[in-house]
Amino acid sequence: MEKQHRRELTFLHSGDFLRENSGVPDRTLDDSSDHDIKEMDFFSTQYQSNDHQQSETNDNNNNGSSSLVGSCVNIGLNLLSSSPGVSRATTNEEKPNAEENTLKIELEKLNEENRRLRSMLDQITRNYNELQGQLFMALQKQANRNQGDQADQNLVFKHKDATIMSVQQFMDSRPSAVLDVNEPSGSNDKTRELSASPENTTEVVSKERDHRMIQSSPGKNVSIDDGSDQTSQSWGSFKSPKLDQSKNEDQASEVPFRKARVSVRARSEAPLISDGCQWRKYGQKMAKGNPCPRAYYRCTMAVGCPVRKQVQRCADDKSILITTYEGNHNHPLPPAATAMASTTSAAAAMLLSGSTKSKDGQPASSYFPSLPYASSMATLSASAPFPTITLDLTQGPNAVPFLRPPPSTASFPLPLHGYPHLLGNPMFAPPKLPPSPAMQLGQRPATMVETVTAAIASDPNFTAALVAAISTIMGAPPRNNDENNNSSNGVAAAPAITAPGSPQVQQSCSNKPG
DNA sequence: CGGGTTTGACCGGCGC
DNA sequence: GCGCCGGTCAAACCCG
Repeated sequence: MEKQHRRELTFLHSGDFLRENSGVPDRTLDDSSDHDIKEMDFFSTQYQSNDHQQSETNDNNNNGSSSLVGSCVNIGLNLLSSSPGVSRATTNEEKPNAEENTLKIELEKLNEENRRLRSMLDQITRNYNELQGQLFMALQKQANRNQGDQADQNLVFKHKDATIMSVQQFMDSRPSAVLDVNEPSGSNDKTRELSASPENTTEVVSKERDHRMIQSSPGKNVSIDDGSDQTSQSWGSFKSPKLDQSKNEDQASEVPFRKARVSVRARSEAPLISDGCQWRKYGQKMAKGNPCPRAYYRCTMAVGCPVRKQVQRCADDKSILITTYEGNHNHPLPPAATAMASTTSAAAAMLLSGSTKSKDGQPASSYFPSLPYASSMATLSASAPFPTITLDLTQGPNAVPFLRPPPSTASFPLPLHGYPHLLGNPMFAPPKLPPSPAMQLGQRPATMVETVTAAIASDPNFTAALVAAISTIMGAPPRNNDENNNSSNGVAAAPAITAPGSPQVQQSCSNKPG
């Protein structure tokens, strides 16, 4: 990027130089510009040095020391302005034309450069995705090996499929319909369809699949019929299902997916982060040790959707908003909701695959010990009796991404601002993407490379979460009271920060949970 | 009037 | 058994 910037500067210098040699016919100027571009493309370093020399020389001699500049350009100019008297003797009427032409040439150069950079970016993105997929497969093999002797085979498959889905959700720009936070889809078995969410066609099946996974797991069967039943089981107001829930927790080692939480830390002055879903606040409590109240939301996009989230400001830094997600949606998600869904899904899948063995409030495992910055320690605190993974999006542009001490929970500090190229990923850059402050933050080229490398080397889920989080940040307008705007702007991966007191639910939500 | 939020009450888990 | 605490409920209230 820096190089590009310098190149652009060089272009401008070149234009100045051309202006110095104004009075050149248009066609020949275009030709020279073409040469110029080629020179810029393949010998930029040399060109820069030449440019430097040129500027120095221009200080001494404004006539343009053409011989010092790239031979291609200078030769052409010299040849074309072989009659120096012509260019020098141009009238005042001709000079504006020449400048105009020069500007056109510059514009063309810049356009050409932009095209070239864009193609480079596409290439990088393709390579990135390719590498991501390969790494994902390798990690999955490793995970299967590591867990094979300990974990239930179903869990392995669950995680595998979950991560696959998570990655696929990103590989495909299509909106994903299922937030597999706790229950990543397990198999392709679609024999049992959910009756509770008729609007859904295929995605809901994953929930059902998981339910059968649970039932098929050794131990007690959990009476789960459909999504709404699961809702009542895990979240519903019925008391008897809560007993089932506790039973599930008793066998959490066998059914760990049901209780994973994904906590997203993000800096936001807004009271909550809009993730594209519709939430209804159903409670608020003052949590101990935190002066800021904790708000409880449940998803209202579909009847019986079990997904809930807690929103609370960090006690230490009140500018940090902590959003904790639980459950998985049993309904299709709007494009705007897929980002966070994929993020939480990937994070939960990663957490669960590596932390399902710890139940004692002890750091579950270093799932990725080679990651210095992403300590994936899943702790089971008293306040959070479930494995909780934290996606830390609070890394500022000036923060040192990898020096952050590992928090107590599984945490993935996401140096969002080091991924400007990802912002241009067609998967996550919808056409109507509004300009965002986050776009201005990605100006750390060196860190970007390191970060991307580390991210790729770490885990595809991490990268998936990262990308989704980036999209989340970048698509966040300062105020967004209109859910329609949020969901219809096509910002598939760009949930917005909502304004205070503005319920994200402005769309008519007739499906109010009982 | 429908849908949301607010807020006090209630419930269950957990530690002492 | 008791109290604390997190989570949830539901009536009251607010708003468009």
